[in-house]
Amino acid sequence: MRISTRGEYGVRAMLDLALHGRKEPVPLGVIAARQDISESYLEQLISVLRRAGLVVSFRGAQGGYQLAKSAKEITIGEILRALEGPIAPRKCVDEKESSLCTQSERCATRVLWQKLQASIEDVLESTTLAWLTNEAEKIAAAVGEQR
Amino acid sequence: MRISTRGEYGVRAMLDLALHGRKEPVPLGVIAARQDISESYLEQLISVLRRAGLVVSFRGAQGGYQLAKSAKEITIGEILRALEGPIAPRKCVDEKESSLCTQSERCATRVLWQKLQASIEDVLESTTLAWLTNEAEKIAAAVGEQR
DNA sequence: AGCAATCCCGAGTAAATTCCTCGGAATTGG
DNA sequence: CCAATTCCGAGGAATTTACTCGGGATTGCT
Repeated sequence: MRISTRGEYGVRAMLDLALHGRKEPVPLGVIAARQDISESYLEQLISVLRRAGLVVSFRGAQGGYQLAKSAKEITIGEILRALEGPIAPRKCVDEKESSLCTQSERCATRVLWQKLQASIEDVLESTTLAWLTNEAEKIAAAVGEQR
Repeated sequence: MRISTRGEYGVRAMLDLALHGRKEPVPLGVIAARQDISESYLEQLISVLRRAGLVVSFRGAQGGYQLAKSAKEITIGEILRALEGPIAPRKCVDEKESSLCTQSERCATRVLWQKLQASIEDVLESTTLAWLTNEAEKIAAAVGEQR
């Protein structure tokens, strides 16, 4: 029940863009450095995000990346689905893979996985990048106060 | 966001015991055959479940396995935790691994993972093996009717 | 007592997946 | 034109997953 670094890095990169890419595009190297992620690895991930329509890129000098839509229109679910594939705890509850159950007992566990999937999707689809941005700003403000 | 075959097999084995092991212990070979799982692999998994106190074993001829407590006292969460380790979408929200966040942005994603974890745990801890057994029986009954 | 059924244990291994690197081509602002 | 930057695909190291195997320890049954 783990999400991989692909998902983690992707979410962090998107958060970085939400926080720092409002005016000008942010080059990959800057995101990678700020988030402490290998640049060449992140490159792969962000290109997936681009093909999924979540970020837009600007090539050439002064280029970089920006969010493709406003942070409140991007859900965490979209990001994770793009990078990690369908949010299904087991293949058998993934739409594309639905091979029928041969046995009632196996079918029952399928109902279990569907229940779990529904709950995960509920959180992931209802949580937006804007919410995450807001959390980050709250934390940053609290840290500032403390000093 | 997948659970592995360890978890799937473990849950199916427990369900098998709940359904077929009420009177006499069920030998490993029978579970493995009925659930279509490699016997030597399942052996490893069930020994983990035994050490976790979820099943009891009887050695020697006529031996086998039974649930260690009633199905309604066993949660799916317990089974999965035994076999797959802590239910934490990322290491950083696992109690034992709590290395502090160095950066507010990373901290914010942590809040996200905690939110997700809470929702997963909620489902897994509130769903018992008895519920699953009941699902299996409902499905079996429906199939019977159909004929 | 002896045998067959069964659990118990640990080492080893093949395959899959994850994480990451690298080299070079294409684009574009200054 | 050049430096900054994205774009792309091949490949490889490390880790995890899924599974096999051999042999020892128990125990009910006859």
